[in-house]
Amino acid sequence: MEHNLKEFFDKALKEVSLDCTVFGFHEGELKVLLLRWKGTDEWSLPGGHILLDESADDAANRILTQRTGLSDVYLQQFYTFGNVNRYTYHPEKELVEKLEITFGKGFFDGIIFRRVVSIGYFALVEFDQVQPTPDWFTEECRWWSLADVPNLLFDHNEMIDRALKALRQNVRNRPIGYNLLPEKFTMPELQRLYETILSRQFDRRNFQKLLMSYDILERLDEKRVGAANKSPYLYRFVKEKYDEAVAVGVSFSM
Amino acid sequence: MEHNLKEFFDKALKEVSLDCTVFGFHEGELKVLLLRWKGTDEWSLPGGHILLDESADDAANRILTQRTGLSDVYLQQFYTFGNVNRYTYHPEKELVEKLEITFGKGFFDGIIFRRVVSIGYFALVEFDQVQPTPDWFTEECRWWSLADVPNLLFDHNEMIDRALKALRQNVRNRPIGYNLLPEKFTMPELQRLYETILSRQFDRRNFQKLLMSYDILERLDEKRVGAANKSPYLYRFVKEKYDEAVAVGVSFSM
DNA sequence: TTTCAATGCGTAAATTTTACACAAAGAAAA
DNA sequence: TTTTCTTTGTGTAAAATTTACGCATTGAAA
Repeated sequence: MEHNLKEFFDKALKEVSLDCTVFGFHEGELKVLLLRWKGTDEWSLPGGHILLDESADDAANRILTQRTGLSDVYLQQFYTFGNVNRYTYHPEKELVEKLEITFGKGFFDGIIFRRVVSIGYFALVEFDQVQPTPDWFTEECRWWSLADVPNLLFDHNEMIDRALKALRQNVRNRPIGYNLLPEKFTMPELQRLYETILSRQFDRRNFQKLLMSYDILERLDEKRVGAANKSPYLYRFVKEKYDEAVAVGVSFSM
Repeated sequence: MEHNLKEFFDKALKEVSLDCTVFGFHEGELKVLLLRWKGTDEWSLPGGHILLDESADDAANRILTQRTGLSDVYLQQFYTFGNVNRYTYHPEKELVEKLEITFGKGFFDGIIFRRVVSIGYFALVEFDQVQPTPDWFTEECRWWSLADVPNLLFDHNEMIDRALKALRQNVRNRPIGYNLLPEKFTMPELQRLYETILSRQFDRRNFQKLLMSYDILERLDEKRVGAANKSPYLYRFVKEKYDEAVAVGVSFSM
């Protein structure tokens, strides 16, 4: 579908787009998925336009599925970016020239470099499950550690900042982990996730007590073996109770 | 400007609009500002389109000033509504006919009844300061008690629900009152405001203790006289400290 | 003058959050 | 095989926060 861009745009809203900050968790770090534009060293968030017969949420899901190969990921709208010049935050002349070499002169006029309002979503996904896939404009899609994220196109750095803020807010009001961790995980692994998101350390006894009090975790009879230490128990989220806690909300107060 | 609609629309984004849930507080009740459409009994939230050279926030401010006569009110974006059929939630045939009588047949095609994504804002204003002013489409603008709000056009009932939710969330994380109360007020009046927003009662001694702990209030040497009881002290927000508390955030934990 | 409803003020109880230590497991090193 | 080293599992006491609560005072109205 995206291979015929003109055709696609005829069926889409032109003044509205959406961008997704896709968070993954790997080796104790938060990662985001970025795309490199064809023929350039410029990176941006995955995003796209909303089809005329599609809701914004559906569009976000579609775009996310295209970029990651996953369906049914946790997606949340967090802010809509409506500044006048947000699409030309980094309007380096050379960049436009490079893009014109790849895409043809004037190609973007009226498509990319115009006034567009963008709805910001963030997504939480299981790092290992993702198949990073570039789109029509880009030739590389890969994870970046949050700390290493370069200067991005448009206002996408600001988007990540706000997404992270929203994620942190989120962690305080509902359980997290289901879409970020593998099915089975240890308590210390879950704790690392919380610590990474909130940039804080917790006492492991208090952490375990609080998390278990939510009644969303099941301790399995298995342990994780292989490390040079006492084998920790494996845990799993009880999906129904987890979903209920997401709906009702729990307060993570540490 | 709004009197020449076509001209206005040529300078505005057509696929994006914004709607404001304007909250006021009067006689112990939360109120919202609604508009009645010309020649009908149908009500909607104040809203409008974003000009091409104007940010979404600027547009919200402009629209709000037009409807209330106030500038610099507290405005916060809370959600963007992107459903496919959100503009035809109540597509009663008679309504369209009535509107066509007023505005001319087919007038709305391509302007109102098309796919539009709407950015939701809520505003907090001083009830007594507002000069409710209809816009080009409407002939009446007035306050409604939250409990009495009728079935509204489009998805505006859902918008109010979400706005209220966002407001409640807000109250938990930052001080409130500056834009909703007159300059001078009593502690019980401030407490009513909190109680009304959160639909809960608080112990007045604990409430006073907590609010004073934020260090944003100044007790004046005046008292409110006239009621059949002990005259309560008047208070005032210390603007600088209030703004700081809004920026930093305080947790209202009762 | 009395009544009545609302205000001003401080302390004790209950709950929640934080701090903290030692024994056991298991791979790796000696 | 034994020792070492890192990480895990577990419970209780102290501190901080939140909640509950009573009585004297004011001022208009009865």
